[in-house]
Amino acid sequence: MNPFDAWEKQQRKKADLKYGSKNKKQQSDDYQYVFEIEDKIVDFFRESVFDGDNFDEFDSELPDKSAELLQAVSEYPVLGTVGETGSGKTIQIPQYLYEAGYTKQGKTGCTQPRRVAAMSVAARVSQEMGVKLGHEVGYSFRFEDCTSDKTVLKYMTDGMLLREIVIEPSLESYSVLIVDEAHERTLSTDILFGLLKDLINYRSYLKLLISSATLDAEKFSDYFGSAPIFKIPGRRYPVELFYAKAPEADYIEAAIVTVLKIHVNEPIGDILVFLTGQDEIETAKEILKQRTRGLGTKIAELIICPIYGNLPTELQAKIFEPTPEGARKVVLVTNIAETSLTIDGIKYVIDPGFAKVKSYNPKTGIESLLVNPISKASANQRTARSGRTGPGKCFRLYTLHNYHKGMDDNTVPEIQRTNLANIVLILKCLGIDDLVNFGLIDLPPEEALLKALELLYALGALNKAVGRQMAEFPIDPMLSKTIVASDKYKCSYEIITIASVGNSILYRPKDKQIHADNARLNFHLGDVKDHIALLRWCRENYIQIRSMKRARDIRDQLEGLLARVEIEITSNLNDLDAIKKAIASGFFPHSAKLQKNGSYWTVKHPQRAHIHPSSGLGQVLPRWVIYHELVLTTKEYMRQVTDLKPKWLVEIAPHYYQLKDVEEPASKKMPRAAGRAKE
DNA sequence: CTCTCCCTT
Repeated sequence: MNPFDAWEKQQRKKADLKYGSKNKKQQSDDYQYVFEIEDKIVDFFRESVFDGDNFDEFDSELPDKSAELLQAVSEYPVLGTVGETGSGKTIQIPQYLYEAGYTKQGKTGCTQPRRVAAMSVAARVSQEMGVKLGHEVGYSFRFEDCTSDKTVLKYMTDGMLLREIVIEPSLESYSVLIVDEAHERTLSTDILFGLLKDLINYRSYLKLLISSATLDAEKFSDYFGSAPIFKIPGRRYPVELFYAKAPEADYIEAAIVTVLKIHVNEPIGDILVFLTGQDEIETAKEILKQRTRGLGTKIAELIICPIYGNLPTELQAKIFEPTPEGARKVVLVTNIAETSLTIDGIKYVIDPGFAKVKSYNPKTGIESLLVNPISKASANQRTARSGRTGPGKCFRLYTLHNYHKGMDDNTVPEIQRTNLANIVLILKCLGIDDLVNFGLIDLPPEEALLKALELLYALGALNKAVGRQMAEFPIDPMLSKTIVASDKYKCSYEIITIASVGNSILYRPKDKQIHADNARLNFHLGDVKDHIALLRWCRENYIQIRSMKRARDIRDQLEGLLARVEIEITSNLNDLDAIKKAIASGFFPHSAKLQKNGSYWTVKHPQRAHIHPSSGLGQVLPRWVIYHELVLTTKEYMRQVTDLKPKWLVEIAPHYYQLKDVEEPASKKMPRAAGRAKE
C-alpha cells in the first residue's frame, strides 16, 4: 500500500469514527465558539482560478459553428462533439440537423442518461421550433411515450434506445443517432457504444454523434476509429478554487464550519454543500440550526435546504424558491446536484470530496454501498456548479496534494461495478455470445462475466426459448425467471404483483398480511373515499405515493408482457407454497441455512449472512431461506427474505442442488453441524 | 437490532 492510500484509509477511518459521536458533543450555540473552531480547523489557501480561459470572452457573441458542424457530419459517419455544459449542444445540434434536412431520411434520436433531461430538453426544443411537443419533437422513456408518426426529433433515455435495439436491431427508422452525456458512462451507454459501432458498418447512411462534456472525448474518438472531434464553444464564469491546507478528518464538521465562515465573511450568494447521503444531510442540518440559533441580528438569516433523492417532491421544491433579500440559502445535497439537478444562484460550493458508490463483488455476489473519495472529474463537475450564473468560489475540504495523488481521474464506469446478468442475457438474445471480444470501450471484470453466465446457465436462460421469454421483461433475470416459472405454479397474478413492488416487498410478513390485504381492497374499490383511505394508509405506513404509482405502472407493464410471452394470468392466493415455489424457481441460487448463533451461511458460495432487522423474519429465523440480494453495510445483510422447504431446492433445481446439500440433521433441534457448514 | 448515492429497461 502506498503512503497516499494509507493516508486516505486512515483519514476515512477517522472520519467514520468521529462522525456521529463528535457531532453530538459539540452543541454550542456560542458565537465566539464558532469562530474559535473556524480558526482551528479549516484553513484554506487559494490555489487557482478554475477554468478561466473563457474569461475575456464573456460579453462577446459566441461564434456560429453550425455550418462547420454540418460539414463535418456529412463527411464522417461518426463524430465526437465536446462542449461545456451550457453550450446548448443538446438543444441546438438536432435543430441544425433538422434544418439541413437529415430528418427527411429518418428520425434523429438523442439519448440522455436521465428521464427528466429527455423530457425537459424536448420541451425546450419544441418551444424553440414553435411546434407542439409530441408532434415533430417528442420524447420517450419507460411508461411515457410522447411521440407520434410526425416525430422526427426524438429525445429518449439511453436504456430506452437499448430496448428498441432488442426489438429492432437495425434501427431502420433512424438516420442520425446522438449519444449525449457519453462521459457519464452509464451501463446502457457503454452497451449502446458496442452495438452502434457494429451497426454503422452495415448501415452506411447512418450518422452517429457522440457528445460529451469532458476532455476524455479522445477516448471515445479512438474507440470509433479516430473519429474527428468537434469542439462547441461555450462560456462559463471563473471560479476561485481553494484547498484545505491540512487534511480534515471530520468532513461534516469542516463543512459546517466553512458554511458559517462564508456566511459571516463573504458577500451575499447561496452555498451548495455536497454530502454523501440522507443521514449526513439531516445531521448537518440539525447542527447548522443549533449553531445559528440565538445569533439573532448579529448575522444574516441562513435558510437551510436539504435535498436528496428520497425527499418528497414538495419538499424538494423549496430550493427553487428565490432567497429573500438579505438572507442566504445553504443547500445540502447528495450527488443528485452533480448532474441531475441545477440550482440557480449558487455562488459558493463546499466539496468534502466523498460520495456513496455502489459496487458489486462478483466473487461473493455481495453488493455494497460505501463512502468513497470522488474522482477528479467529479470534483471539477462540483466546482463548476458555482460558476453558472456568475463568478464563484469553491472550497475543497481536502488538500491539493490529495487531489493529485489520492483521487482517480475518472469515476469507474458502471459496467465495471455492477451485476451483469441482465445485460449478458440481452446481448445473448441479440446473438452476441462473446462479450470479451464484443468490443466494449472498457471491459468488465472477467469474474463478473463468468458469474453472470453461470447464473444464466443455472436459470436455464441459455436455452434460446426460455432466454427470449425472460429477456422480454425489463427486470433482473432471477425475477424474470420467477415470472416465467409462475406459469407452472398457477400464480402469475401474485408473482407480477410481488415483482412490481420489487425492492420494497418480496415477502409479505405474516403479521402484516391482514393490513396488506385490506390495503389492496381499498385500492381496488375505486371510490373517492377509498382513495383517501389508501393515501392515509400510505402515510401511516411511511409509503411514498411515488413508489406506489411506480409499482402500479410496472405491474401494468408486466401484465402486458405476460400476454406477449403467452403466459396466462392465474391466481392462487390461498396456496402460499405455490407462490414460494415460484419465487424459489428464480432465486434458488440465493439460498441460505441457519447456524447455531442465529446467523446464516449461504449454501452455494459459502458466505456469512444475516437477515436484515427490518425483515418480518428477523425474529422468526427460519431454518432455510432464500433472499433477493446480499448487501454489505455494517454487516452482510440479506434483504427480502422468504422461508422455504429445503427439499424444494432439489425438486426445482436438481442440476444445482443435490440431496446432500440440503440434508437435515437427525436431531429436530438446531443443526449439529453449525460450525461445519462451510464444507 | 437497522438499508437505500444517483440512475434506468
